[in-house]
Amino acid sequence: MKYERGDYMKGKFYDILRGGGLKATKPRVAVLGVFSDDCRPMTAEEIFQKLLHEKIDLATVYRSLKSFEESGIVEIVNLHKDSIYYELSDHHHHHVICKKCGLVERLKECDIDASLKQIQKSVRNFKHITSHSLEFFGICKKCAD
Amino acid sequence: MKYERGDYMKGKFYDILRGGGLKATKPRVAVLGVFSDDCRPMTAEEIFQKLLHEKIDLATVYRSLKSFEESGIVEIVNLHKDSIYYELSDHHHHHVICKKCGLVERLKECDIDASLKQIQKSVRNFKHITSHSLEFFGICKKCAD
DNA sequence: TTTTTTGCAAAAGGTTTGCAACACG
DNA sequence: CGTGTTGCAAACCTTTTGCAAAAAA
Repeated sequence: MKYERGDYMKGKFYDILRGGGLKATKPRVAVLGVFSDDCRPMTAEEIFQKLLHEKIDLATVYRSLKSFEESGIVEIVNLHKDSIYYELSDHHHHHVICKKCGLVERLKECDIDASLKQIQKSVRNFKHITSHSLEFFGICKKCAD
Repeated sequence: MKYERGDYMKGKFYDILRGGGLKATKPRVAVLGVFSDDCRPMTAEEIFQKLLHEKIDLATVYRSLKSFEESGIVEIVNLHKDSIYYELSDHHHHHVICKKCGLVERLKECDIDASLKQIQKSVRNFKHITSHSLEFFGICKKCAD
């Protein structure tokens, strides 16, 4: 695919990528764009579907997500589903997932930051703790009926 | 494989399985046994390897783990690795995982039970919360050098 | 005896990789 | 320009499934 230097070379996504030490390419900017359009956990496949018109390869989406994760732009979310879900790191929060239907509800605030420091003390073999993942599982009201 | 009613029909594993509403078969008892021999998060493949001498099919290990999880005997642990890790439910705890080398350290106590009630209140669409998963990610001392 | 579970083999699904062409810096 | 990234296709690996035989209750 031939690229022309376009709008994607400027703006917030460009800055985020460069800030993470990544080259700002059209596919990467597009992938990042999907997250800010729709801020919830997403899989590579879902992102690929939303970018069909951009003709970005699925493998490229996978590779983008991996490099985003390595540079801290996105985080992996553990929904106990078949695929890997990612979310932008800049609005950290937790989720509740229904074990029957898979419904995902987002929790408003992360209340464990206080506990975090205490936990950090109890860790023997680690130098830094850089992130955490806290998810709750249960049965949603619909499935409980 | 022909079975004979043997030792696996009695004892604690048998009770755990029946308590979970599951039939106590030789393969299931064996899988459960692996967990108590070595109490850390394990994948189907790892369990399969430890039971090679028992000639249990890998598919059976997968099916056992799935039914254990559904009946609450084991829980899925999220290590951000390629496969699904399981642990016995009866010693609930959290982990710290090194993002470089994959080292897993277990944390002693779960300190968020207090927050749990508060969290439960803030959840709109759920009737019950049955479990949670909290993992920390960072860089271990070895990798930090 | 009825129902569930197993073993086997094959399929499915998600993710990764090799390589040549291409684009970013 | 040089190096890192993309597209394409193929490979890979984990997990699931269909079915007939076997075991649990």
